[in-house]
Amino acid sequence: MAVREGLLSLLEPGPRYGYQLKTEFESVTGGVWSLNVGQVYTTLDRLERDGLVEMTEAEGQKSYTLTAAGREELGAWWQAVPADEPPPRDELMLKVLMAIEKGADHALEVITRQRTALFALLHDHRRKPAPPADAPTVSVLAAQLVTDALVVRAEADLRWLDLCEARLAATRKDRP
Amino acid sequence: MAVREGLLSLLEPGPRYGYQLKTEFESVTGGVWSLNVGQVYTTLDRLERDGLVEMTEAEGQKSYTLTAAGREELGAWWQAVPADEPPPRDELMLKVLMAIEKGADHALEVITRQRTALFALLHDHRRKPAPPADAPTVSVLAAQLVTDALVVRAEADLRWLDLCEARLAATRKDRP
DNA sequence: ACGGGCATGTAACTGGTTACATGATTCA
DNA sequence: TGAATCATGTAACCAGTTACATGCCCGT
Repeated sequence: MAVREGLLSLLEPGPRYGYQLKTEFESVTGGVWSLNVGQVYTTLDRLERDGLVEMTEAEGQKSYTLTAAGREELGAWWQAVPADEPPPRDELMLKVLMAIEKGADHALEVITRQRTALFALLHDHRRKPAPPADAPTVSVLAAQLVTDALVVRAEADLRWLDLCEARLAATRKDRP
Repeated sequence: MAVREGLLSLLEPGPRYGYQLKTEFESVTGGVWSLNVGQVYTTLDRLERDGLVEMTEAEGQKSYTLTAAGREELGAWWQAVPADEPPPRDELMLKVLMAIEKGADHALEVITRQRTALFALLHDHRRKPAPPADAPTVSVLAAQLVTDALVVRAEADLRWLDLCEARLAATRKDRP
């Protein structure tokens, strides 16, 4: 539901046309989340189908506007907090859980490999060139924040892997 | 790609039938990731279509086995590390980025709301009853690890929200 | 004249997800 | 007998994603 809500959000200030939404979406997200133009149009069709946007055509120029229902939906989205029930299925989690089923040895192997990869990722991010200090546009800020998120997430994953190892060791002690 | 790889992984030790895979999947993931049985069969059909599993029928009992290609695919999955390029589109990130576009005030409001929700989530998890110490089955361990992941992730999100606020304040100082 | 960016779309496919139908077996 | 669980499936839909086709306009 990311593209959907993103477009809805971009339409809030006023009418936009398809191509414009693509460029705005990429600009707002710092250029790190690219969007195939085609997807904008398919998503707009679906939003229109659901009555959340309205298309008007003037002089060959199509233009999309939020409907009242669309505005309501958007408001709800702003208020909402991402649900954690059921817990989102995450690839790293799934991999470790499946590995545990195959035995502690297998699990430790997977944990080690993932940890190495995450360390490398962190290292890369720390070596990443700082954005030019003379142009702190919204786009640069966005890119920076996405990088931050990646780093913080990676650190969290590392901590979680440590926890996994600890709990595995503990259960091993319980039933040797 | 979670269910797909999950089933593949469960088929590694040997042949299984559909319903069995559902129960095993739920058991391995500590019962927190429930799976509609129907999805097992649709996924198995698609795995068969892709030549990763083979179905054999004996005395009315259908049974699925990994093919060589399936084994290869699974091996690749074990080796792989989740890609972070392009960065995964995350709801929280998207929401904050879109909010920033609408102005610092809007962004701070969103950040505050999300922070509150995350604090509440952490609080709930800390009050969660500890698993019975006398039954440390694999399933309990799995459930525990999923909870751990949720907590660690929430803490990471909180740290990221703090970073967002700090960076917003900094850019505000730059261009008042 | 031509290439590149602007602009609009469509067809096709992917995996995830649910609702529903069907029948067998088990056990109270 | 009747409810619960086991067991197998199908039809339908959803959003995400890509590849492709089309044409316009502008600057070189």
